[in-house]
Formats: sequence, C-alpha cells, structure tokens
Amino acid sequence: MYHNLAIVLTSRQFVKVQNNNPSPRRIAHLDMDAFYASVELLRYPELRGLPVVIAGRDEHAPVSQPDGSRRFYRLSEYVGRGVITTATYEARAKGVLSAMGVMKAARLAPDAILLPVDFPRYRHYSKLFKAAVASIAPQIEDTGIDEIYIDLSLLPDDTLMLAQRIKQAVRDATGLTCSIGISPNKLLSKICSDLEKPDGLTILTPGDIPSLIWPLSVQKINGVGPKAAQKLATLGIHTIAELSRADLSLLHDHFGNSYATWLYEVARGIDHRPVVVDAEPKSFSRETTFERDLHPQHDRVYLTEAFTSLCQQVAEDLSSKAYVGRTISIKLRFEDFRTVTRDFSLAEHTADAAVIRQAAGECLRRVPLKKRIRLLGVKVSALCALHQLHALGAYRQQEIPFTF
DNA sequence: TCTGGGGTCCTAGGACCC
DNA sequence: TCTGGGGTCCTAGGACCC
Repeated sequence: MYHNLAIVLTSRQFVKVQNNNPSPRRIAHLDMDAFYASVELLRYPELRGLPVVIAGRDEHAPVSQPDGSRRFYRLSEYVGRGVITTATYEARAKGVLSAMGVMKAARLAPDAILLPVDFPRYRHYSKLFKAAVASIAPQIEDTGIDEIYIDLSLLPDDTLMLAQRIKQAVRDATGLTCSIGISPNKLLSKICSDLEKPDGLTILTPGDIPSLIWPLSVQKINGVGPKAAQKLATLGIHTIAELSRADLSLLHDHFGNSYATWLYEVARGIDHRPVVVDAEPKSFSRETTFERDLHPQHDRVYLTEAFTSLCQQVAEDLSSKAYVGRTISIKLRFEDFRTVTRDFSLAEHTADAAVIRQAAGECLRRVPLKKRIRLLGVKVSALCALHQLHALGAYRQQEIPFTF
C-alpha cells in the first residue's frame, strides 16, 4: 500500500568514489545522550539511576557537607521562573521534558535532583567528543553543543565498523555515550539517531523506510515544529506516511510555496543538503530574563545597567572571536510575553561596546514602553571576520585615491 | 503552573536605484 | 498625468532548533 513512498535517491545524492562508480552518500548524525545531565553525572556519580534535571542558575549548586558528602537541591525547593534544560532518562520517565517550565516539572517530579547549568563544563566536553570523532572522520558539521553531522562518504571503511569506532572513541575521550544514525542524507540520519537512544546505532537503508520512518509523527522531521504540525493535523496529516500521500497542491494552498515543496520532498526522504564543515557565525547575542518583571520608569537605573552590561558582553564575544558587526538589534519581552525587536545598521563594522551601546540606545528609543519588561537582549549581526575586514579596507583604499 | 538563552532561516513591505 | 520591472538593502516579526 505504500508503494508510492519508496525512497528516491537522485543523482545529487551520490558522490564519486575512487572506482568511479556512483555510490550513495553516507551521512551520520551523532547526538550525545542527555548531554548536560550525563556530564553532571560524571562529577556526581552518586546520582546515577536517579531522576536529575538541569535548570536555572548557580543558587542551586550542591553544597558540600562537613562529613564530605554533598547536599543536593530537590526540584520541589525551586522557586522562580525558568525552564528545564535537560533531564536524565529517569526524570523523563516521570514526564519531565526539555523546555518545560520548572514549576510544572516540580509538580511531576518533586523529588528529582536539581542541578544548575554549567555551560563552560559542557563546552569542554563538547570539544573533547568532537575532537575524538575528528580523529576518525574529519568531515564534521557543527550543529550544536551536543550534536554533529559527519560525512563518511569518502572513507574506505565499512559503515558499521566506522560507527562503532566513533562511538568507542567518544566514550574513551569523555566517558559518555552517544547515539548515531546513518543514512544517505542529513534529514533521515537526524531522525534515526533518535530511534534507539540512548547508546544507539541505527543504519538506515531504503528498505527500512516503511517500518522505521513512515509511522513517525511529522514533528520528528527536523523543521516541522508545533505550528506546522498543528496545521497539518487540521488537514488530517499526522504521520510522515500521511504527509507523503498529500497532494503538492494541497500543501501549496496551506503553506508557502517553498515550505510546501520542502514538505513534499522531506516526506519522501529527499534531502540534498551538504555537510557544511566550516560555517561562519551570522550573529552574536546576549539576553537576560529578569527575576521579576521590571517597570520601565521605576526600575530605570537597574534596566540601564543591565542594558549596558549586555552590550559589553556582546562586544567581548565579538572581540574574543575576532569579528565585527554592522547591524545592532535589541529585543524586549514584556510581562504579557509579547516580544518586539528593533535594529539599526551602522555605516561601519564595530566590536566597540560604546558604539554598540549607542546604537542599541537608538533602537530602544523607538520602542513604546507601556508594560513591565521581562527580558532584554542585544544582538550584533551582519558580521565580518576581522581579517576579512582588513582585506576589505585595503581594497577600499585602493579605490578611494582615484581622484583628479 | 507559565514559558531560558543562544542561534539560523524565511517572509514581507518599503526605500532606493537603474 | 501616469507609471515598468528587477535588484538590493533595511527593518520587523516569526518559526524552528538545541
């Protein structure tokens, strides 16, 4: 009954190998298992097997006791705003999910152990596991702190052997497990790295599509989120199989032209995107949600300090990565969760905190401040790497002297 | 019971230029 | 008095991802 859904491998999904025979790409997606929580379990091994959630700031850090033991905070002790960043599989079993409000999670699992987020530590382990993978398969696309795509196409080794070596290398370097999905493209590999978590290894062949991919919810497709899934549901489309049976014209009527075409292709397992090894950043930003909603006038002094501090942080981020940017943006979220943005493009690139602060101030002036403010953010985009800017400057100087 | 922080990409209207 | 089409940049908002 699913004969029309056979996976289509077009010529663009093939690469040339030494013997000149086209062969399908071998793209792996590697995803670390419950990454932040697993890193925390490395330093607090006594928490293994317990429901643990990672959320919030430092005030919930474990406290060392006089007898050498540690006193951990429980989720039920948490007060204030915030969301769950990660949960161990034991906590997930109680219904606690990433991005869930902490107060809601506390009702589901009041006794779960609560640990604060420690990004520097996760970044360290991120570098370790990526270096371990690179020692075996160097064609890596960075897609986050805990996941990567790897292009295995040009490596001579057997796919299963490669995947097992990569998993072992990650474990040796970090003590952590990961899950790997391998297929001819990023779309399918991303889906199948999730199929056997944790410590999974799934190699997807076209023959597996009906049993493994078709029954899944459309939301398992990377790029179909809550809004699109809801809209598809009103059309009676819930699974990937149902999506692949939908008329292109029906999708065109309800989604934009390009999104409809994209949906039509991904439902058939088609995805030509390359593994991008050296992507340049597009923006740097800093934002903060306040402990309580702040009044634009009464809390003016504190808001101004926070605003300036965000500008300084972004400026430091730019400088430390050797970038300059030309478009300065601000973001405000009000007490009713309505979010507005304003931006301003400068004539020249900058990484200077005072210049960024000045431009951000111009943006802020264009926002009517009638409600309390929940979040404030500053972003710099239209980036240029510092070394490229120098080249650009030299180029400009060549042109300008041409006068009579 | 409200909903973090860091990103990417897309759309769409208007300005402006040729 | 009416009035083209294409290209690029700027700005604002929104969906989505980890």
